[in-house]
Amino acid sequence: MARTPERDGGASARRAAARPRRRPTIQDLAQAAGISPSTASRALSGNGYVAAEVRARVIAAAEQIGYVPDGNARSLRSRTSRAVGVLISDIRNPFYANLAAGIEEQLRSAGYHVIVVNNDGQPEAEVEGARTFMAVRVSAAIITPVSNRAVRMLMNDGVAVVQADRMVDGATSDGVLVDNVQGAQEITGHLVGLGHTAIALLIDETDWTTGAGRLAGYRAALRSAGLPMDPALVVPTRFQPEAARSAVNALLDRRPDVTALFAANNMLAEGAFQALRLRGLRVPEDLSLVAFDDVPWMSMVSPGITTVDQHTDQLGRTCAQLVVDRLEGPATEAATVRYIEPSVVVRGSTGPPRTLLPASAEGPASTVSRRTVTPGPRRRPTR
Amino acid sequence: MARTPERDGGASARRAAARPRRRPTIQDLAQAAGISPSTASRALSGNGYVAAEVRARVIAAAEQIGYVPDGNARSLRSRTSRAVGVLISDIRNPFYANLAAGIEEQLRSAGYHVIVVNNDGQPEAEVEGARTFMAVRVSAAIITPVSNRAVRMLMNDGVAVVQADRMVDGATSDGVLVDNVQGAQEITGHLVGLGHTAIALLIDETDWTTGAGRLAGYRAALRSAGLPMDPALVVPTRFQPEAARSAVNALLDRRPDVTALFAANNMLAEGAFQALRLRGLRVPEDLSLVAFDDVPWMSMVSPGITTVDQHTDQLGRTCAQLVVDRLEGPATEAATVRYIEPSVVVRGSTGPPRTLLPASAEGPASTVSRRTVTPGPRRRPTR
DNA sequence: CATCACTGTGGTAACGATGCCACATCCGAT
DNA sequence: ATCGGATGTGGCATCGTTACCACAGTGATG
Repeated sequence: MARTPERDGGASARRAAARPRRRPTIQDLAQAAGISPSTASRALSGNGYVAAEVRARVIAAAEQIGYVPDGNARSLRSRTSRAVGVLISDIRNPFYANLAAGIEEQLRSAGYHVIVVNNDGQPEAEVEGARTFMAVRVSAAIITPVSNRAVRMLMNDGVAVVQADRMVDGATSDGVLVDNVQGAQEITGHLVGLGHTAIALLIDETDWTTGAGRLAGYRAALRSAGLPMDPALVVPTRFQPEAARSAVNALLDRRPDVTALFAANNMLAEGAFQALRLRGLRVPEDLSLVAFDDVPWMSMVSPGITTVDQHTDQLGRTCAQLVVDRLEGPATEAATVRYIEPSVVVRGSTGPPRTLLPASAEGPASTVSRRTVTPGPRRRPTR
Repeated sequence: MARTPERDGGASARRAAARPRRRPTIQDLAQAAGISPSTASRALSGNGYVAAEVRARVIAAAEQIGYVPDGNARSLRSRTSRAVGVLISDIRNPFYANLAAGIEEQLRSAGYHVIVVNNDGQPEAEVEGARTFMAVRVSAAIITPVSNRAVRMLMNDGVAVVQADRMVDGATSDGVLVDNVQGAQEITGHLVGLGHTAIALLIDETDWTTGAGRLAGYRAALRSAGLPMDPALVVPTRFQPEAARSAVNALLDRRPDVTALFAANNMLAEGAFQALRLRGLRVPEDLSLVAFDDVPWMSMVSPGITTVDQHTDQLGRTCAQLVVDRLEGPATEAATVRYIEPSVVVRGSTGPPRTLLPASAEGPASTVSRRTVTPGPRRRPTR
């Protein structure tokens, strides 16, 4: 006990200084188990015949000498790999982080590992990422695409591709999408149901399936309520919260009749929320705010933001499942596209439009008591 | 033009249906360039002599036939790899997400790619992740460790290891740590400066360098202010927000004299914040709240949370830099540990203790006007 | 008893790249 | 004229693994 510089179970402590010792290969393993490398290979991989007794012996020997198969040699020879590429836009954005987490969990439990590349939303970086995937010979790639080039490259190379969240390249590959139309329609309907008639949509793009779908859902909800479609209430903005903030300010200066605001994603919602606060507007008394995509801050602020939960975890897990199906299922399968049904989470940021209220507000005394906490769906807290 | 089912630049359109065509190897490339594989290899890798004219020809040919070197074969033969493993606890937690993002950005620009494995805070999963890293022959691994087993395994295998955020295994490997003592001392000092004397610390562990350092900083600040160290004010809790919520409730029931609360990380801060709101306490009038680790919701709520910004991006980039230095620098270098200096971000959640105020509060009328937005350090918004 | 299917094992040749060596020039210096 | 170094190229073996084939034994079947 005395003067032990490093605490160690004692089991494998002796090799402390032997740094560059050669790693055991399947040859060493075979020798240790008293059989040939071929048999050792079969014993570990489970392909071909091996006597049960021998298999046990090999596994024990592997444990004993600390044998870990070389994935590079294995991939090279077998022309397959357990690596799956994940190409996303911005892992700092909770949407992408959750997506990646869902993918990683599911794939890890299926025995694959994940190579993550950020593309920062830039097509060149995306192509660069695809090249990386080709270089390491991933057997599949899950992409939130920004252009179709990466998808094409990979599919040309025989890599199983799943487009996640949006599809830029038709139905050439598998895909998992959120039912944006449904979600947007439902949450717009929620506002309509509260009595709103001047509902603005803050949106950054309508070219991808995401933006297009959310716009369509918004329109469908207005149409089915018999409300007029005022094109000036569809407010274009760039993707940054700052841009959204300005856009909202400009809108509210221009159109004081607006009573509800629908931000098409979490970044825009962030900007919109800040804009409303900076203008000193009370939510929902002066203006109702809803968003698409539920992220943590939306349940932390008061009032909480009413939003569309895309079930991003499930989105990720579904992508992973498609990958596994594709790699382990029959080769003939046609491209499949799965849809995630989003759900509306009603919190405190939505209420009847101010014109329907008796006066302008019910007085600030109730401000504190209205601050209720809606924790929302808890992400699994681990460390 | 008419009836073109797939739009394609036309360059390589003819191969639409030829799925299982063989990928070009360096043999094909050599043939296309009219030279030997050896020369092609040298031309691309830059090792050894190649005539400038030939190199250009090879590069052109590679572009032409779409040659991408096989990383598996390359790793196998050269016994090196451009893969770096990143083993973190929970990518859904913005702290880890930012860390991973910083690492990925930096390593990608240095020509490496990143394999991400979540361990969900579980030692077995961590060891499993280390095994994955060994299998794919990563040349380095960056780990936020939960036990020392994975670190040991990898180092034994000759993998360059960087322990990030905390060190469980002495100075055997490189590491990047946040100066927890400094940060905790500074933010506790901020509370002391406001006049607080009964400051509770909400903390989940004190075994790792993180928890131990934050506790030490908290104590140091009290000591240097000549305040008594009341052990009952150090409140242990589990890592989950729910646990923190209960812990805070129990604390406030027991000790109504507490005027300030210091949550040792973002998860505990989340729980603490919810607890205060559910109890209807006003922040900072009734109680001041501070945290360690700045995450997005803290600048979205009002008042914003005064917190210690750990510069997580920089933490990640520094880890990546250590990896690059280690892999590309001289082999003799001793283990180095870098420290990140955190900084206190003062927002609205801290004020003088209630006993120092004239009455109990200054009236709810000012509630709205106090709602100012502090956007905080903007994460780069991309898509 | 011959045949055959099945089980089980080992030998050999790849997978695709590169490190190393041999060799072939060409130049300037001895 | 000869040597030595710098420059440039090709051949060969090899990294660690697995696919494939050959072959041996066993038991069942005609």
